[in-house]
Amino acid sequence: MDDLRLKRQVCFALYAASRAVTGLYRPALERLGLTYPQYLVMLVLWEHGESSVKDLGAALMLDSGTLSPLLKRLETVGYLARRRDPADERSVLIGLTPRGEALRGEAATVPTTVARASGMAAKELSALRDTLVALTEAVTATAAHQTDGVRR
Amino acid sequence: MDDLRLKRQVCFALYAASRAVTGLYRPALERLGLTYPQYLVMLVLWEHGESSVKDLGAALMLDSGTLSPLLKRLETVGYLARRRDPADERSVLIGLTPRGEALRGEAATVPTTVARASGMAAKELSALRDTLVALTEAVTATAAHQTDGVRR
DNA sequence: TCACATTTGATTGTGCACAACTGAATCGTG
DNA sequence: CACGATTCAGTTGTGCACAATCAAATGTGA
Repeated sequence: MDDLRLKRQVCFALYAASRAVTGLYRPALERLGLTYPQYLVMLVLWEHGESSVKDLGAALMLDSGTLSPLLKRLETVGYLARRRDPADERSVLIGLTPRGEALRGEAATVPTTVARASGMAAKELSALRDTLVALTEAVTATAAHQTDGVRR
Repeated sequence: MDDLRLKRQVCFALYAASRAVTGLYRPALERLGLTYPQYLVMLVLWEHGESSVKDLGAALMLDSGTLSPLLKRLETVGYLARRRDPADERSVLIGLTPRGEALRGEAATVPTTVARASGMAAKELSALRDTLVALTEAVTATAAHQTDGVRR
């Protein structure tokens, strides 16, 4: 018989922690006019420059159903520009406008501000991050394997 | 200057892991006719029995804006019943129907099935859970402290 | 080359999250 | 008791997530 007590569930701990930490970002990001997923998109673009919707989706594990309207909103407020890839007309390239690029400076202090508010040491946080990345990789590998198994 | 690289962000690791693990639950929960947040509500009710919306919200860190429509859906499919608290007419008590209670047996194998699919050892998972709980507590304490500070 | 499969991004529909607000019930203080 | 403040659940509006589907562009093999 399995243990169904809420406090024993790793899944709930993850779900609760993710929402709590996102909430910690909210006030800082509100000042930048960004939601949390929008901020993640900006992180990718600041780091890698112009990217296809596909590449953004791969980096953030999001599909076009989530990204398309999100990118449209960021385009409307003037942080992004989109253009077709001349080499492959199926692909759409998302780039930063000057305003979007300029936002990077304002965002620079966000991570350490939040990290400090988290009440955990930097070493502890990076250990946690590594564990979470390993978990995510294990889980996505399992999920991919399962769907493969079903299909074959 | 802060590090804005995506892979360095604990927040993204949390966000990605939470969604990946939720996705691992999805096929199992689909067989029970539950979404992941609906499953969490059922966990609380199986463990504590009839509870007010307020108590469900406290346990899951969700407000009535999320819970009200979710509970209405679970009531519609016949897992829950709601009644006013005779001792306090503001409060609504959510209880399990026989069908909702019976679902517990079918859900019993879900956690270990998912844990196995996660590819992590039980000891590692419980250590991760404890770290996440500590992080959530630290973050919510900070958030509460901040809003207190603003109000005063 | 041509028929067919695959890739890419967009759209539609459902169900959370969360802020802001509403109305009813209850509480607290004078 | 009275009455303003608070609590509680619900509603509205916005923005994700994600499944399912679509159309256009591209790839592939006979």
